[in-house]
Amino acid sequence: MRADARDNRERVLRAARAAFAEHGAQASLNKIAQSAGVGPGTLYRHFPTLGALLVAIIGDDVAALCEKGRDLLGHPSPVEALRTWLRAVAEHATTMRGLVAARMAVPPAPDDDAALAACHERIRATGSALLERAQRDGGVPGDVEIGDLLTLVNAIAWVSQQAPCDEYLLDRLLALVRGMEPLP
Amino acid sequence: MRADARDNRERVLRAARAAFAEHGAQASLNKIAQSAGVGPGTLYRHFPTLGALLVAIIGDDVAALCEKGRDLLGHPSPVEALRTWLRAVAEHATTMRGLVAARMAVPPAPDDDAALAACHERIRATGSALLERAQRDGGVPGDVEIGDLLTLVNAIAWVSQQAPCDEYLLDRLLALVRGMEPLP
DNA sequence: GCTCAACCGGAGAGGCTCTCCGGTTTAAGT
DNA sequence: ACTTAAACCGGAGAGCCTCTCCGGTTGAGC
Repeated sequence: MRADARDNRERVLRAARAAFAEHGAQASLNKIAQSAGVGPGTLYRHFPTLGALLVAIIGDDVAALCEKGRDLLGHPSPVEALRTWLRAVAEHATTMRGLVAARMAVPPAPDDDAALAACHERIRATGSALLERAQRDGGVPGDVEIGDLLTLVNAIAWVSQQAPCDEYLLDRLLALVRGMEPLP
Repeated sequence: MRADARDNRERVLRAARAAFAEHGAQASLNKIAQSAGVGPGTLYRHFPTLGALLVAIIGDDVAALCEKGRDLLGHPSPVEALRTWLRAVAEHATTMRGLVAARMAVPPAPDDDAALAACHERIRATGSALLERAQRDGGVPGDVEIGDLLTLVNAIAWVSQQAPCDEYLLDRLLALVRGMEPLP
């Protein structure tokens, strides 16, 4: 990739991060391009879809969540480890005004963005390890599926951003999930 | 209201119902007006916002849900009654490609649509009666709040519509909620 | 039948997404 | 260092969209 191209790409990413954080999915790609100092054509060449742009932004976050998950595999309480990690996933999914949660909630269709599918798979693999460990420990019912659990956590994260004034909503809703009951 | 005005209003509602069912929130109000055979101005005069249009469409459904809730207050098992009703709420919220769930998920802001707030309040009152009965019966923990429960149910309904090919997702996610465990 | 308030709908402003293509710049090869 | 071809840039513009305004029309009451 040419140096000027990489430069533009990064300027777009910076502008997009700011715009998504402020306006969520309603952010105008036009204005992102403008505030990045490039033309619309340049933006669309680098990121053909809004999804591609988002995945490029959160790629590092996904890696961080996976690493945190790996660390938690060494936690003395498997159930506590799973809970902590799901809380972190939910917390991250609330960024960008719930745009991340909306995009990550369900497995992508086969013809969808490949990078998005990769993010999904990495999160799923990490969660699967944590869940199975918690299930072997007996603290979580065996019929719980990691895909469903992640979907539910993302749904909760999404809806929490719909009522931005209620800052404890996320935790209250998570507490309504089986296996995430508040500790006595 | 003049006869022609009422006529137009109902034609718009019919067209909107069809368009929302097909395209959800991405439905074009322009095309709704066109397929109803009226101009954009007419549509916007009757329904200034997308929310107003949606509330007008689902008004009857909300009444039906409340009536079903009242009937279920006579059910022999309070817990079963609550479960059945929440399942019905979720089922209804998945209509219009999740648009209903998205609009009903969290309490409306004070400056929001008055009709929407009324819908919210009616649903909440019905659910509250069912929940308190189930809590008195001892089948549901006392710390559960009806507002949170409805928000969670709507979030589940919304996310279920994000993966339209997985028809059992709604039930699997509901089963992950405390108090909605599958019966043995 | 007359009147006038209520209503209609199209024109149009302004914004958005996304594409296309002529001009420019960079990196590689000599 | 110079040439060259491929890669890249960005603006113009087509075709959507939302929402408003206003001149012409229609229906309800007298």
